[in-house]
Amino acid sequence: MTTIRTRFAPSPTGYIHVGNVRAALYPWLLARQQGGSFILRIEDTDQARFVEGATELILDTLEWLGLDWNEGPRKGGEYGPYFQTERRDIYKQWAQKLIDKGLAYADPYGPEEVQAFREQAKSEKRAFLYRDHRPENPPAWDGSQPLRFKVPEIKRYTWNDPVMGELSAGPEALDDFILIKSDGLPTYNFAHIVDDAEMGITHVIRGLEYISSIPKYLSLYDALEIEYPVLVCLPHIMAADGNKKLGKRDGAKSVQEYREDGYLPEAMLNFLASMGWNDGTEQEVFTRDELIAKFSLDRVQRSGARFDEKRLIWLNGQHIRMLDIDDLYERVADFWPTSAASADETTKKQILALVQDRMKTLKDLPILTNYFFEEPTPDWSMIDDNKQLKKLSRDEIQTYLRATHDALANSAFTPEDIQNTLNQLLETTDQKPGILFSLIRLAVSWAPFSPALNDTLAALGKETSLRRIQAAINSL
RNA sequence: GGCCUCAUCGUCUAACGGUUAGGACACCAGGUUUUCAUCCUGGCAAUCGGAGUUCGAUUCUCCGUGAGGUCACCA
Repeated sequence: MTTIRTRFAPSPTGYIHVGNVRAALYPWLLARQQGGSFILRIEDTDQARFVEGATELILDTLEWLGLDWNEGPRKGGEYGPYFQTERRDIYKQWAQKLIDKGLAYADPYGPEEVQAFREQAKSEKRAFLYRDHRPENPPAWDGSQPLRFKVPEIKRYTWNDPVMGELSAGPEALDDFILIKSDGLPTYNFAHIVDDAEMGITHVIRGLEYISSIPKYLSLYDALEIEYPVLVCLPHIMAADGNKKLGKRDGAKSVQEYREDGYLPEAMLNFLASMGWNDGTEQEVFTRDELIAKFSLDRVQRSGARFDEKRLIWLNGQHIRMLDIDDLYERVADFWPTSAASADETTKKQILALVQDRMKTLKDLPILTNYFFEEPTPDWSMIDDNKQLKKLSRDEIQTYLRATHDALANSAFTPEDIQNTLNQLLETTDQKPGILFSLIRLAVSWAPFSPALNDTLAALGKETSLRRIQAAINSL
């Protein structure tokens, strides 16, 4: 059995948005699972849509996601070059093969003429087929006109897609499409077939939008005498609203935006993988390794899936909680509040451990930890708006805070000591925890939420805790 | 319009032709002796319609309907 070779072949026309990632993820999972190779090829034959810097952005994105490739840009490999614009000679050779067999010819029409054919077909409510206008005696191809494929046999094609099942399409799907454009570069339709063959790709995995072109590819494989690879079409990811395929125009966010918003790559992968795939069990959270081990094409869904960001957020929280503290510490490096700049690593790790369970995205870090690093400003509306605390008079508040201050001043200030002290305080003040503890919590943090009170105080330290309680009293 | 594909809770999905149609997200309620979050418990909620095959269809077939894709010198 030959080892499998899969590929991802983006064109450098912009960023990778979340709708595209699965076209990289699934082939990658398959290659990793089977010990095969994952190849990255840049399809840069469209000069007009080429975007400077897009290739770098795409590569960075894939690297961040952890979708590493065995061959391609930044890596090299024995089947290169991996940029299509550097492979012109290869396409020329394959094109010549077709010309020699009489299966390719120069297109004598100009763009306007073809456009006229197209509009005519449209007005007659027919599908446009170039081969209806196939010239009888085309001129010899000199490279200045487009080179067209001459479909050798107009017939119905049937093929098997591991995801979609048995597929077929009639002659209407076949046409004399362009192989080489008048600018000398090949079209996708031609180039990807040549490249996949040259690069030994065994599984071509791409979006559903290619399904209606596959009969064309099949006819070209036949003409070129290339054995078919496994052809896989993936259902679309649809926008959260509407029924459209998720695309940049509908505001599909780039993967990098999710990165900046504090999402973990493993959560993105888990989320994207499980949109349209499940392992048949009730497992929802998968690590990267579990995904690799359990993925299979025959459990990929046939229908499109809607992008539900709520579910992504939930998964992100799940993955954040699975991280050990050192790992999480590295991930949040860019997310600390500016006030944390001068804090040392030990302190930051201690605080991070306290808030880990509360984070849904890494971006939550500042709001969760800000008051650990800078003096909060007392905001008495937080007490006045609290349904329990608003019943307390300012005198009572002062009494409670002073008692807390004095009791804490005698504590050794470990979390356990603090808890004991707080419990005693409950008795001496004869107050409910819901009131007393809430009051103390606000007095030291002035934050809408915080970790357990004893942990918060311990992390703050004795000096800071006492100072803040005193400051609260002073601001009464 | 031609060709092609798809169709289970609001969303992601599970279910050898036989299940009270299961799980998860979201939402709602309660609990975990401070808040928020986590976690736990419970609740709400679905087989697009019509025929047919069958003792029995979510499942198989056909016809509708709806949705999507495609019909480029874009990929």
